[in-house]
Amino acid sequence: MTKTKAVIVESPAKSKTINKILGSDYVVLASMGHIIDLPKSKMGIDATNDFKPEFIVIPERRKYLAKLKKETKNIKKIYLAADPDREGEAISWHLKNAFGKSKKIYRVSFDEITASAVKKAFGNPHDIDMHLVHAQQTRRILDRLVGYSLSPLLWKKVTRGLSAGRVQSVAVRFVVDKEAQIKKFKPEEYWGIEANLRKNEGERRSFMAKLEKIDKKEAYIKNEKEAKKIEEDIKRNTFIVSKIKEGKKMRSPQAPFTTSKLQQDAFNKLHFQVNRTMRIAQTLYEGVELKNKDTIGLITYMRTDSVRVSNEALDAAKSYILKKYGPEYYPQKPNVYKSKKSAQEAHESIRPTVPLRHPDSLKEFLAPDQFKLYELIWKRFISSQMSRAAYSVTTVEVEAGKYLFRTSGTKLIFDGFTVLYSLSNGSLEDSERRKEPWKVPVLSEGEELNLIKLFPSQHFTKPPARYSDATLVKALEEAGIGRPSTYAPIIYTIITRNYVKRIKGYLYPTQLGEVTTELLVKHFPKILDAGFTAKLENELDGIEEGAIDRLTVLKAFYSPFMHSVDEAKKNMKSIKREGIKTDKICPKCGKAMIIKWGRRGRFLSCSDFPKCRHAESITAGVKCPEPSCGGDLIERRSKRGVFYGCTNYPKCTFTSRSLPKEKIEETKQ
DNA sequence: CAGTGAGCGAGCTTCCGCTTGACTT
Repeated sequence: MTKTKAVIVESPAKSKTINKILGSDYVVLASMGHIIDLPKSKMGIDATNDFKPEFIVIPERRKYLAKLKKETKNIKKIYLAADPDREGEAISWHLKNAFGKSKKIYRVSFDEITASAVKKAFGNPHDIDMHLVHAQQTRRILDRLVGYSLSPLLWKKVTRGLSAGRVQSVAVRFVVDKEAQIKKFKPEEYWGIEANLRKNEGERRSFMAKLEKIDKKEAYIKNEKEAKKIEEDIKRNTFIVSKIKEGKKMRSPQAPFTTSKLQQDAFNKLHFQVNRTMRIAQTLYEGVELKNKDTIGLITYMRTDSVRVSNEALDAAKSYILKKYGPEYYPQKPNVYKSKKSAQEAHESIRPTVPLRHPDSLKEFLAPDQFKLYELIWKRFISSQMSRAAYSVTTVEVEAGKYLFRTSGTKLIFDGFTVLYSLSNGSLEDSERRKEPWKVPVLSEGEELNLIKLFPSQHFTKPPARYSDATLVKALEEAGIGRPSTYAPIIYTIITRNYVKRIKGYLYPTQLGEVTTELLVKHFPKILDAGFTAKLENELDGIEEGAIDRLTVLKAFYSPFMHSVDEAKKNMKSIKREGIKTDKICPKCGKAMIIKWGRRGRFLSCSDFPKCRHAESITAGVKCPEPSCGGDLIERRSKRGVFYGCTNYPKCTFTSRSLPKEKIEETKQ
């Protein structure tokens, strides 16, 4: 049968479904993302000629483009169905140019792959929206200018092979700044006092209440001496119930997953790192072979910033909830969630493709990791359409002279969506509270209570927590930095560039990360600011709406930026020459030793280089475990990555992938 | 799994955002 129309989408996983919807008259092909880009080997932007970009076919995509042309050789009508966002519009435009004038080209856009949406889109083909294309080009050009100007600067000033960019440099800065906060942090002592109280003399049951206020002011106790004094003073008073407040609290379910929320929840609940989550999600999206040997996509697209859900899926969730849990578990009307402002909404939220497909029914076809992730996605989606949970909250205030104590208890009245999906991990909130009965006895205002004992306790304020993969993604997303398709690669980049190190799941800046961030912040404060991307996004929105011209944005950025680049070339401190000072003395000439970065990482160099050529490796602070060796371990870098060797090499050839002992601080390179 | 840097100077490193490959035994 001869096909008369061709459709091009971005991802091959979609093409099958779309072909089913459109019928045998269509051939559906995939572009595999962008096919045209700036050349890798040079800047490729002519700033003197309205920032004209030099576009080339991406070398790895030549094969695909050739295939697209071959398969559409005898077809006149081509429908470009890339994703309905900025990048998708650019892909469509590139494809259109690649095909030339011999074809009839139509742009169709749909944001869900259902028969009705696809058919509707094909009923309304339109032209390519050049405003969107220009917005994409502006972003692309600006990112190239920043990345390909700052990176060579670092090669000159620090060491070869480094990189910098609008996104990665801010991500590194987040980690560096967090570490600075932690270093600066001084734990402060404070004390709390709890009273163990009971209703009547002889009553077995007692309860705890916490000292909240002294003389109507927030109780703040600095040290043990003060605590003891207050403790003595409290004892002189009688305890009287002064206020009882009964209230009701509702907890709403959470929206179905976006990429970043999936990465965070999978990290918290399943302890998956973001790249593991994405790899597994990809397999669920591409499909798994079921009993009838049909390969079926189990979840919707996993790279999305939208919480939108198709009506079909909403209906399916509704019927499942009504049947399985009953009408009280379904709200008056469907729960509706709002995507964040910056969302591009090209895809739906991440949800099961068929909500009625219960995780248990798939267990035998899925690998354990796949099952866990599918179950998480399925539960999150179904619960997002369920009723709220209801709690009764009772707060009791007890006065002892000028001292005010408070206690409160929460009792679950209606579990609602929590029957399926537990909220925060490790929190007492839901599942735990349910097991614990209400501890405070029935009391009335004005009632006198017996004090059994006062419990003073010492506490210290805690430093902020370091980022994990998941919390860094969260911070980036909240700042509008990066996209669903780049969150996992960003983390990979800053770790493989040796700016950041992951130790037991938490991210530490390396000295290289700290040094480069300091240089960049000093000379490019605007670009290293999280607000830079937010401002850029606003301007890109303006271009998309046709309110601003792309040249206005690029010109306004370019000359001050190039001025900063020139200034930095002249004035930025050269770590390559000056290194970082240490208090070590060169054993050969007695001058100071400094830290420098070479192609194999950090090392100690004499500050009098090249006059004195003495150099040393930096030890990891751990002795070589080889018996009667006595050497120290050194972190080394090979083509295969980081490993630990011995200072006595080549005499001692001990190597290890990781340190035998945990020496976190000393091994930060 | 392995010896670093300055300078001479050829040729190389680098960005962000779309998307999934698979040269072999």
